[in-house]
Amino acid sequence: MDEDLAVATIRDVAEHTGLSPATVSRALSGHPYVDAQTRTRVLGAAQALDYRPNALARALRVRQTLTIGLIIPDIRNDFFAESATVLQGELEARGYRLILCISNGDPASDRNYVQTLAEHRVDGIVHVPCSPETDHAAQTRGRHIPVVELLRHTPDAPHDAIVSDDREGAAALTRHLTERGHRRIAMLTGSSALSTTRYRVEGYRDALRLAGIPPSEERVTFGSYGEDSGYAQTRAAFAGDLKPTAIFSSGSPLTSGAMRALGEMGLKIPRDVSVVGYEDPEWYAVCAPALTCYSLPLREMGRVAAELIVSRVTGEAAAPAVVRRFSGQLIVRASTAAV
Amino acid sequence: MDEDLAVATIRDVAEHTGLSPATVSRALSGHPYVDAQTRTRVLGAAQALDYRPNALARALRVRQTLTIGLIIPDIRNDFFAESATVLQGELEARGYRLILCISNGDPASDRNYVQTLAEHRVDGIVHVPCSPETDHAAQTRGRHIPVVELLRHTPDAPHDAIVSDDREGAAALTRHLTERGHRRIAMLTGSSALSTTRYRVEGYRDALRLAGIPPSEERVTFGSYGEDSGYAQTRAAFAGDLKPTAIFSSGSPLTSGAMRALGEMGLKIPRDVSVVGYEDPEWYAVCAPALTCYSLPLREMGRVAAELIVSRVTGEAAAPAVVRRFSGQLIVRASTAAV
DNA sequence: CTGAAAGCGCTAACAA
DNA sequence: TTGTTAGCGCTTTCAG
Repeated sequence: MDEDLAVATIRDVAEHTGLSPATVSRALSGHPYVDAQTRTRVLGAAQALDYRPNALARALRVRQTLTIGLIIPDIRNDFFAESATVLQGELEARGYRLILCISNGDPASDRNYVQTLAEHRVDGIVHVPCSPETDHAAQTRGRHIPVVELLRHTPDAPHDAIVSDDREGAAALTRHLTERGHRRIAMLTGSSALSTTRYRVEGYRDALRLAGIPPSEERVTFGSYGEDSGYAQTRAAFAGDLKPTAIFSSGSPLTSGAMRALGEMGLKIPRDVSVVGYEDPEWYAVCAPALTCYSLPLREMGRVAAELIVSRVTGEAAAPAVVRRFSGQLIVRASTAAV
Repeated sequence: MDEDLAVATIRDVAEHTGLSPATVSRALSGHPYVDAQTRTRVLGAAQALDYRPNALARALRVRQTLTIGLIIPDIRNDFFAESATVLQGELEARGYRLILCISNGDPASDRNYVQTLAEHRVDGIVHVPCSPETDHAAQTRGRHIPVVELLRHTPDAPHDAIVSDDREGAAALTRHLTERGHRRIAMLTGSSALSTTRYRVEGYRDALRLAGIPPSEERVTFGSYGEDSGYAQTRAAFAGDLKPTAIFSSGSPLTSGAMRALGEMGLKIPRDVSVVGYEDPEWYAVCAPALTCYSLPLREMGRVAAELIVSRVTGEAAAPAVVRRFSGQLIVRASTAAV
C-alpha cells in the first residue's frame, strides 16, 4: 500500500486504471465525451485510492477558486453573525464557498485580510470595513478582484455597497422617543469615522429638529462598538446634572454595557429611563423588559449581497457601482415609556 | 502598462529587474544569501508592479497552506462565536490563518466541509461536530490531516478533543436548584446524539440522585439547539398537571425560546419558575433578571485548541490522542430562588 | 551570491 | 473517445 504514504493524485488514478491523467480528469469532472464504462472504472479507482482532487492545483490551473472572502469586524456581534450566516447560505446555493475573516475592528488587520484574500485568489470579497482608510487596500485590489461593501460604506469608493438606511432608522427611533415627550436623549455610538455612525447621528439630529429640540441639547457621545464603551458612555451621560430620560444605543454591545451601567445606578427601564437600540439581536426580544428597536432585513440584504458579488465575479454586471440602501422597521416593545 | 492586464507574477518582477525568478523568490522570502542591494531592487520592483505572491502556487509547491479549517454548527451561537474568535486570535499569533465553515448543524454539510477542507489542503482541522457520524469522514482524512475536536467529542474517535466537563457542570447547576428545594426541574436539551447532551443529562441525573429524587421524577426533553425547540420544550414541560418549578436550559438559544414561552404563559422569573443555563453568553448578565449559569473558560479552551492543532500539524506532538476536559464555574445571579 | 531546470497536481488545446 | 503536451506560479536542488 505505497499509495498511503502520500495522498493519491490524479496520476495514481491514471496508472491504476491504465488511462491517461487527462481522461481521468475528464471522467471526474463530468466531461461529456467519456465512455460510460471508462467513467465507472475511474470512479471506482478514485474511491479505492481515496483520491481527493487537489483544489489548489486545480485553482492554479483554471484561475478561479469558487471562493468568496468575507471580512467582518466581530463575529460575536449578532448583526455581523447573522449577516455572515445568510451570506454563506446564499453563496453555497450558488456554488461558492465562503472564507470568513475576523478583523476585530482593527483597520490594520482589516487591510491585511484584504491582501491575504487577494493572495489566495478568492474570486470576490464581501467587506464590512472597520474604517474608511481600509478601503484604500480594497481599492488597489479592486482592479483585479470585485469587492462589495456590506453594512458600512466608504462614500466615494468605486465598488458596490449594501447598507441599511441608517439615517431613516435612527430618526425613527429618536422620533419614537420625542413623541413620548423625551427631550434629553443620550445617544451612544461607536467610532465617528464609520459611515453608519455618521448617518445614525444625522438621523438622530433630524428627529430632534423635527421635535423642536435645539442642537445645543443634543447628547451624542462617541466610542467603540464594545460593551465597555457602552458602559462608559452611559456612565458619562449620567454624570452631569440634567440626567437623560432616554438612551439611544447604536449597537447591541453598547446596549449590554448601558444596561449594566443602569443596573449599577439602580435605574429601572422604562420607569426611570427609556432605552432603544439600532438593530435587533435575538436577546432584545427576550430580555426583560424587551427592547424597542429598529430591525433590519438582514436576510434580504445578505441575499442581495450574494447576488451582487456573484454577478460581479462572473462579469455579468455592468461597470457602474451601485449602492443599495435597505429600510428596516421600528419594533416597539417594553423598554420605552412616556416621561 | 501591459502588466495591468493580468496580475503580476514573479516572472514579471524578474524581468523587470533583470534577475532570475529564483533570485526574486529568495529576495522576497528573506533567504539569507542575497545581496542587500539586489534585495532592495527586487522589493522596489515588486512594489512598483503591485506584485502579490500567488498563495495557491506557493502552497502547491511547498505542500503546506499555513491554514487551519474550523467547522462550527452555528456562528450566531455565542458559545461557538466566542470559541471561533479566540481560536482565530491564537492561530494568528502562531502564523496560521483560519478558514471558518458553518455547518448549520447539518451532518451532511458537516461531512462535506471536512472533505472540502481536505481538498483545499488545510494543514489541520478544528471541528465542532454536529453528530457522531460526521466523525467518519474526519477519521478517513485523519490519516493525512490532523483533526482536533472542540466542545463536542466523538467518544472513540482517534483524535484529540477539547471539551468542557459537561457532567460536572450540569450537576453543579442542578444541585444549585435542588439545594433551593426544587424537585420538578425540566431540562431542555438538544439532540441526544451529541456527547455534550448525553453528559449534561448524566450530570443532571447525578444531582437528582444526590438529592434523593427518584429517576421517575426526572424531566428531560430532547430537541435541537434552536430557539423554537426551546420554546416547544418549555411549552411541553408545562403541559401536564404537575408543573416544573425550575428550568435547566442546556444552551443559549434554548433559553431564548424558554423565556419567550414563559413570558407568554405569564410566568415570572424567579417568582414562578427558576431558570439556569449552561454556558454564559453576554446577554445572560444583562437581561432582567440576570441568569444563573455555568460559565466555561472559553479563552483557555481556545488557546489550548490552537496549541494542540499547531503541535499536531508541525508533528511535534506524539501519537496518542488526548482529551482535555475543562471545568467551568457556577455563576449565581437573579434568576433562581427557593421554591 | 545567482541562474537553470525541474516539478508540485491539475486541465485544456491539439492530435490521433 | 483518448493520449500527448504544455503550462498555471512558485520554490528548490544543483551548478556555477
